[in-house]
Amino acid sequence: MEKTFLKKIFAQAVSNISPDLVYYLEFDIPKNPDHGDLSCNIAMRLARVLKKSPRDIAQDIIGNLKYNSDDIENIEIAGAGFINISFSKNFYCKLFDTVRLEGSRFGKSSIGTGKRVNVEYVSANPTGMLHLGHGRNAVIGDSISNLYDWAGYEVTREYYFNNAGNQMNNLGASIYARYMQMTSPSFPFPEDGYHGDYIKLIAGEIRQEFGDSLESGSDENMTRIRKFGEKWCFKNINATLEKMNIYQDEYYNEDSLYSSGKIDELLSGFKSRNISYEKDGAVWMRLTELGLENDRVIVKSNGEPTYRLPDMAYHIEKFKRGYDLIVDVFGADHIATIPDVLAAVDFMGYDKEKVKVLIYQFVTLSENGVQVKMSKRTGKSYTLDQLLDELGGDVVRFFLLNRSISTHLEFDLGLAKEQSDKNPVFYLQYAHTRICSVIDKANEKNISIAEHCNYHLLTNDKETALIKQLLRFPNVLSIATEKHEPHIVADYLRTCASAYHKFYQNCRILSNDLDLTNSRLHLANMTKYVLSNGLNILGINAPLRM
RNA sequence: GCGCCGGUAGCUCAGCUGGAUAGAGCAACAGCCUUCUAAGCUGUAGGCCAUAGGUUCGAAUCCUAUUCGGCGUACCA
Repeated sequence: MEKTFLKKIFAQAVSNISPDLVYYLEFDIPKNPDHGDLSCNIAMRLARVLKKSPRDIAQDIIGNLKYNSDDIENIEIAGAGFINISFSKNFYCKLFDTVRLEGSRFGKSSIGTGKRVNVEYVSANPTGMLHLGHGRNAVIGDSISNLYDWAGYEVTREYYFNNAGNQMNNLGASIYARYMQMTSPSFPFPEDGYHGDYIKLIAGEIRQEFGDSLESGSDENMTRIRKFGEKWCFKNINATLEKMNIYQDEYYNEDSLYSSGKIDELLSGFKSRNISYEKDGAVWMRLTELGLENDRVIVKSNGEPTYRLPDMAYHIEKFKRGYDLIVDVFGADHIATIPDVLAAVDFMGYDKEKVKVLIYQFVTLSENGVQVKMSKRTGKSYTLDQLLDELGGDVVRFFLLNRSISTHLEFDLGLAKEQSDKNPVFYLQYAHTRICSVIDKANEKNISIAEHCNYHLLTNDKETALIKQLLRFPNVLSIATEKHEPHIVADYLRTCASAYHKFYQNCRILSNDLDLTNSRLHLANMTKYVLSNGLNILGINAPLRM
């Protein structure tokens, strides 16, 4: 906001020196507050081009600047040739006053208006319970969807799953084995079966509902068991997601790609264009011709496609459904498939630049510095569901979102369990609560927030600092969206909450000075919007009371 | 071997489209509650940004090499 304001003024001055140098114009927020509100390094960047000393160039530029001294308090040359700009408190108050009118819509943008984005996340097959890694996937996908929503896009939140094939048979066989073991304990368990305790739960429920009537293991019975298991798992997965406030729009079944003939269609397309060939009884794709390292099998010699083929068909389907942007949220273990899919998409004539694949790194769980095993075999294992029951959705979501997606995430169970000031989630929520509380108090005293705001009264350092933070919000959202990094929002909210707490500490909001009270209420109210909007994007509740 | 991600305070991590004295949370230490929620605020301490070279006026940030850790590298998904 302030940047665009400055850019106009500076562009004028720089183009007076030479029009084609405006390109070099950039503003940064200096780390050190002594260096002003914004700082410009153009003089140093131009030193070589103009063959003059940076400080001379800076002097030149400043000489050409035309600005209102009510807005800009000070412009000075510092260090090697930085131009540091300090705005007046009044300037910030004025900006605040315009932004204040946006109210709860503050932060929304329209850059995505008319564009459709598909965000695919979770996408766990119905063969088990979600674990913490799925949780990371889910909250990243959900928050990124929210960010796109705020940027004005029409968002489809999609879940891709496969309820056919080997792993489902395996699920059925595993449940059947546990079911049988209930009456004949020595019944063999499939070698690569699913070992989790939930299989026993499912088997128990089946025995309760069907008694021993499924023991024959006939095809019909196995289907019934498998379907029961699938339903059970999906119900479970959705219940878990619900605890994190995640609701998706589309459930896309991989199997439908087969039944609708999409797979065959793609396959014959590949064949007719000679990008695939047969070798050793399998169908290979000439990925080396598309610039990749190796050719890959797309149909195994037993006639079953590998995972690559439906992945390709699925992405092409997404294109055909008319999305302007296709976002996939994948764990680091799925990285291998991406180049293949993109190559196929590209080969089939679609713009692969529209596909953004977000790879998040793994999650580990630790308590007091000791890693907690999440494997299904050990006694102490955590499913996402258990974690949610123990910690609540807000805490789990915050911890999973508070890290950059490209970095390995260590989930500190000890800190997460902490229901006190140590837990960083509560810091944000508490700031929101405090604001609500003050506004309630004001209402009790029959002070309601007036339409008009005497913004020029907000000149305490803590007030200005808070205003500056609030003004950053739209920009923070756009950066977070662009980089696909929800943690940027979480980070920002912390500094924002901190600015509010400091303001609260130093400035009494409710006083006998009605004008000042009103102005401060406006500031508090705006902070409330920013906090609740930001928390909302992260899928975390903004409580009225704690 | 090759590919991707990472190595920053005691711990967990920001900062990485190059900028001025490297930040936060937790842990440690010292303060602040007759006044709007102390789940808050204020202060102290803590660092050869994995290592070595290079590019530059300037490098945690870019390049090269080395090293350590995670994940891949299937006719598993």
